[in-house]
Amino acid sequence: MKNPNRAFKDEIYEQFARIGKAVSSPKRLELLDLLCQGRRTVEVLAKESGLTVANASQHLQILRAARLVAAEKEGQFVIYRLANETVCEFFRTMRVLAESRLAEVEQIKRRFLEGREGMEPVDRKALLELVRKGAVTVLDVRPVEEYNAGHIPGALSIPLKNLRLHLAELPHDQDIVAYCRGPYCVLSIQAVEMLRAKGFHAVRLEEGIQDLRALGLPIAIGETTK
Amino acid sequence: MKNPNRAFKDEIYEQFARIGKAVSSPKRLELLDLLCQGRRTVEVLAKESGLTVANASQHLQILRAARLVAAEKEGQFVIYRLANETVCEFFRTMRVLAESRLAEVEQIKRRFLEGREGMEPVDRKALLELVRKGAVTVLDVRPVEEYNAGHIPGALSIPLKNLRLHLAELPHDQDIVAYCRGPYCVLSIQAVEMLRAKGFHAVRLEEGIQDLRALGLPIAIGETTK
DNA sequence: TTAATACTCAATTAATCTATTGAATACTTA
DNA sequence: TAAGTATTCAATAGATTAATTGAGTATTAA
Repeated sequence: MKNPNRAFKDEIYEQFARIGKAVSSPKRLELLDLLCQGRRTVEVLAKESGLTVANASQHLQILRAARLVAAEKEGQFVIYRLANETVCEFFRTMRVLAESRLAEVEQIKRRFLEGREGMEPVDRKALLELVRKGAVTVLDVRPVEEYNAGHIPGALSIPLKNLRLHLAELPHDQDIVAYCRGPYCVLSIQAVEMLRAKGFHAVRLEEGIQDLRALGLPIAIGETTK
Repeated sequence: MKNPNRAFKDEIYEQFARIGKAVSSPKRLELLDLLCQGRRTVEVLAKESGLTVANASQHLQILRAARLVAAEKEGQFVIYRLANETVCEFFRTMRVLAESRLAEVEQIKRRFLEGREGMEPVDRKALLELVRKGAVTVLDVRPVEEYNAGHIPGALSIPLKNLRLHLAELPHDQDIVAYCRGPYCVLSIQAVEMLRAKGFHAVRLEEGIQDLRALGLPIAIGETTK
């Protein structure tokens, strides 16, 4: 009477653990986080996560075996993407849980921002009110493809790489709010640093698109004429 | 310029992975699932999960190190509980993700229920409508403490252990709907089997209290006079 | 056809994790 | 105070995992 029940439970939890094992490695979590922003080739994922291509490929196959991501071959490239949006939601839940339960996360963040005065993220609510009123310029510094996949309505798309060349398009008489992939992406930090050095008044929005979507805020899709 | 950013990311994802590592073992997931139902001593957790006490204790400490559970000493017992309800929600998200992405889960479930005709769970919506009308008797077969922590309004509490002694309290002229901790708990299956053998018309509700709560249904708390 | 690019595979090593055992600690009751 | 119960600790062996390396396959471009 006990045995078949135990075997059943063991098998079921074994399956659940496949998901857990997939998200038990820091590098795989970083890959998942990147894939939350959109599809990517192995090489790009490897580069962005600081892995060798072979190593990234292996991690991606583990994620695929857990059915968290899927891959399609396009020409000579293999393009990985999240299996579905639920995976993104799951990753976010896990991230929020870590932020709320593990004090170390806040510590690491603080330590990283130390010495970069005023780089603390601004208040989201007040900010989005200003955005609605058009009282600030919102700047999306992610690569263009990510902007097209979803951005804050009215935001200007200038990837960090090109920022130096497009400074003329930005106003000196208005606040500039830069955002990127989320709290652990450094693109917006670098953007704000550069803008301040050039005399702009710039602040950083910590939330990424996934966060804003989860908060129920409207997200625009596709290109926008600047 | 690249180095400090990489170190920052490595540290952050390392923290996230603490959560992932904690939920990467089948036994720890089973312990978490049990704790979603309420606080328990090490010994009870060990017994219910089929672990030795020493082993259960070690797993619990790993869960505690990841801040998913907390422990309090009461007399000679150490009582473990979830750190907060977010953990329960996280576990549920993970479970739902596994169910939706891993076909094996459904297979294992089907195989287990094979040969137990009519044990397939009944339609939740139709059922809850009947419950509201009082057209069925709802039976909670979990231990009393778990019933008190939260149950379907109007449900009768008869733990599986005592069921044989309380058969007289159940109606022969009405459907009986038994439920327990959720889809992977076998208490309600055993209850339905026993009831059918005794000539009752019994069916099983697959959802547990956590599922019903997540669906936004009302949950009653505390004892109920039968 | 050849060379280059993008990715995967297989084998190795070092590190980490799991379950087991027996002993140690802490609290309660007799 | 002694005995019993509940839990944790420490040491171990076996299993699993991660990163590395070098080779292998598939596709594209020259």
